[in-house]
Amino acid sequence: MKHVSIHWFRKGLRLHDNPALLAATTDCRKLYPIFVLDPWFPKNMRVSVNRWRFLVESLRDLDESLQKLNSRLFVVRGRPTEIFPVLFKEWKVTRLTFEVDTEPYSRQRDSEVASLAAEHGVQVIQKVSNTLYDTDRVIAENNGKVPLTYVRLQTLLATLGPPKRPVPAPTLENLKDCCTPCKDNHDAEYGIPTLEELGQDPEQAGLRLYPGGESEALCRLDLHMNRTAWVCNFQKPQTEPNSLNPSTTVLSPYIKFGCLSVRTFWWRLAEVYQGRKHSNPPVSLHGQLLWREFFYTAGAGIPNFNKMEGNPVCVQVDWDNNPEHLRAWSEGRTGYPFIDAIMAQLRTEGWIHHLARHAVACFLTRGDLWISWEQGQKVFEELLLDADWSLNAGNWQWLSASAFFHQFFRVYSPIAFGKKTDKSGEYIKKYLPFLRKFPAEYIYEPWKAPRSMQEQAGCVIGRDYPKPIVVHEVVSKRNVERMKAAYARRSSSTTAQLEGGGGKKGAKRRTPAGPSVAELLTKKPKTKGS
DNA sequence: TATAACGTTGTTTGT
DNA sequence: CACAAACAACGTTAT
Repeated sequence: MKHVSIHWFRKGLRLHDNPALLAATTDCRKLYPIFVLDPWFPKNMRVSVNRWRFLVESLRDLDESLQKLNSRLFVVRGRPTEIFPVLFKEWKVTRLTFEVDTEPYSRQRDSEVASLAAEHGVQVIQKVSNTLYDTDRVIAENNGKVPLTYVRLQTLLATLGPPKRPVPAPTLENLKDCCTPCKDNHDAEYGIPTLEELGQDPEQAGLRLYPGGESEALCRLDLHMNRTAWVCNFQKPQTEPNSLNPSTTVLSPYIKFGCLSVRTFWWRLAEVYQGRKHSNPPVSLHGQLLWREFFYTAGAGIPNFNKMEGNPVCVQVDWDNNPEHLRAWSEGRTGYPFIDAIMAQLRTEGWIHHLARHAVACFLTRGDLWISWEQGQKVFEELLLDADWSLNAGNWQWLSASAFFHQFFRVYSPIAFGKKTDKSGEYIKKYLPFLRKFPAEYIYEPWKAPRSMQEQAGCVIGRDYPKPIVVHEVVSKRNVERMKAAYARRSSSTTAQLEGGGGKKGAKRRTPAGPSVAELLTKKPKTKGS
């Protein structure tokens, strides 16, 4: 008895290395590849028109690729829990396949759908292919604890061996006994949405620098993998955050949507490395994929990972509530050209270099504005093409020195950092063209230019471009002290625990309902006698 | 148990 | 220009 299969695309918008899709096609007489437009998403999170466009393009590419296999993509509108029972009955479905997704929202959704499937007698097949390894397996290998350092993760992965090889894309041969029943009005009922349908104004979209889709992803991958020497020498910290063209691959949006499989990427890199001297993790391209794995594992295993409160690995900090500063930062009006240029690139193009993210994240949080990393996380989540839940939360905690990274006295200078790789400020001039007439000497700090020069440049600071909203030299020093205090509160409360009470007075207050959780995750709570 | 070494990607000053 | 030291100093982990 052959199956009627639904393959449910969510992330993993690709045909290559898609084990769940392959599982759907085996012993299959009818195949329904679907994508669910879940109204929860537009209601609960802001998504830039640029990212909507990327999604639409990815779906279009997927549909075109499926058509070459005599199939089609069905875009179904509705909440998964509501539409699946309908589809199960209407199509007489016997099997549902999808890729494992470790995000909390997805887990909840998928377990609900899985029980609905069980009620309808539908077999469910879930496959791991969004990460290099099964995150649960990695955590199990670490005795049920989430690895909190990169080195620790590397050790664990070494014992597990290399990631699985990618599986081939389905072929016409795979599908020869299997059809996708399409009605004449397929596009009217199940067509790819337009931006208008998604409530977006296409006019608002920026330049189409990174078109979505698997075809584009594989093309881009080939392009970079052919640069053998560049791949072998790649060291992330040495790449430039403010080059006029990206100094890295910009494969991240494709990986986020699953247009490119990380396993395919990993093994292609292994081929390039083969027999050649090459860089290594954490700085190599392999290393970058392991960073993704690191944060995915953390996101899968740590409760409340995208929040400070209730997050056992996150330092509790008394961040300021300053909506004006937050808005100035997110709209690129801080008065620091390097910061504002980065935010302008983010808003218009949807991608900024990793180190540029460092600079603006440090500025928003521990460096200058002392605003919660959760606020920055929200802005990135809206604007980044590659916004990925675990990576976004993990990196914001890293940069704000809330978790994983603790050397909070290392503060990025909004003036000096960019100068290292772009002395004359070409990057600033590109994204803040109204500053283009300032000489290199003043481009990173135009408020220091004499008034006459500002007038000559056609941009008077305080009138045409804001004065700095904070004085970096002053606030960064004060913030290091505030960070020190936050860490001291944390360690004194843990010391108090280990000492069995006592501790330093006044310090214990800070911890509402359970610093002990942090203990459990970070340290082994020593069963101490006496 | 104390101590040293280490940590993808700091800045400034001095040689 | 490249590189090193001083700055002030965190948590985690190995010894």
